Amino acid sequence: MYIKEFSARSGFSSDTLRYYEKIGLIAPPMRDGGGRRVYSKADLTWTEFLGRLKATGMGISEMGRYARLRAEGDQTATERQQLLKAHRKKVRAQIAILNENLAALDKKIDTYSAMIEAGKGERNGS
Amino acid sequence: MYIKEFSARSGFSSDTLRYYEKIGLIAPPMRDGGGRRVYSKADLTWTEFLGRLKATGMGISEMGRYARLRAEGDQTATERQQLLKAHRKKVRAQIAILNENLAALDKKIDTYSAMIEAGKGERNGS
DNA sequence: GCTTGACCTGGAGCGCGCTCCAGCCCCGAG
DNA sequence: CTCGGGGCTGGAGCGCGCTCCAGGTCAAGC
Repeated sequence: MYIKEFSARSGFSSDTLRYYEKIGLIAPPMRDGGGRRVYSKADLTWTEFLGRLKATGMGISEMGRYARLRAEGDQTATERQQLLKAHRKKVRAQIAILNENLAALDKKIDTYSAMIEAGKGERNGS
Repeated sequence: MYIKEFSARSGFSSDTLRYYEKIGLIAPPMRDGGGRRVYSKADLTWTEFLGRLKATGMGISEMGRYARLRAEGDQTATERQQLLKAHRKKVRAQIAILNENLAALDKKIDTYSAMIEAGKGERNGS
């Protein structure tokens, strides 16, 4: 598939896909006779995984490191796994922080409910 | 307290505090005789809340909107509550996404465990 | 009185992650 | 054969959220 379809399927813009290729996150795909990029299903699988890493807050440089290890082949499996384990730890921490702050947010919202309730009918100064 | 202590207590750098003040996230604090900022406990409470909004991914412009409503007084309580409810929704969605991707990450890590296990002992080509 | 160091202001600069653009090529439809 | 649309490259630009800096004031300790 050409870049437009790949963009739609992967959720990354065409510009972003070319950018990711330029910085080494995505391996250069095949080209057709006219020099246009032709992406494979495997490219899609990889890009979807990249999307997960991105969605969980991994930065581009770390994704690049993972991509480089991946390109080196099976002997880097352990290292890649460790990278993912470290990342997982960060994601768990991030979820914990969000949950804490969500609880505080809930409380704050409740406080507003009380305020709003108390404020009703102050118009008639009874 | 002066800015250095406030920085330590709030978790924001002095530069960031001055920046937040400049863009209206934090109300200008008192000044001492020499023109130095003197922060109060109330400033700390507010700044901590800002920190929660930030930690849950709220952007500066939306925090600014909340801060402006807050400055307008009690009659904006409903609007502020709605803003927080909308934000809470986003935070919940964000947590859901993280949990999904965390599960995928777990699977991937397991896949590596299997790969690594299978790869062991290939040295002796049996 | 002098030094030291925290603090002040306004404004420039930066790192990240794209996003946009000019100027070009190529292909397929009509 | 022309036209339109998608794709290409290299490089500039951007929005966000700070971060840093020069050049100055002020206050407390020696």
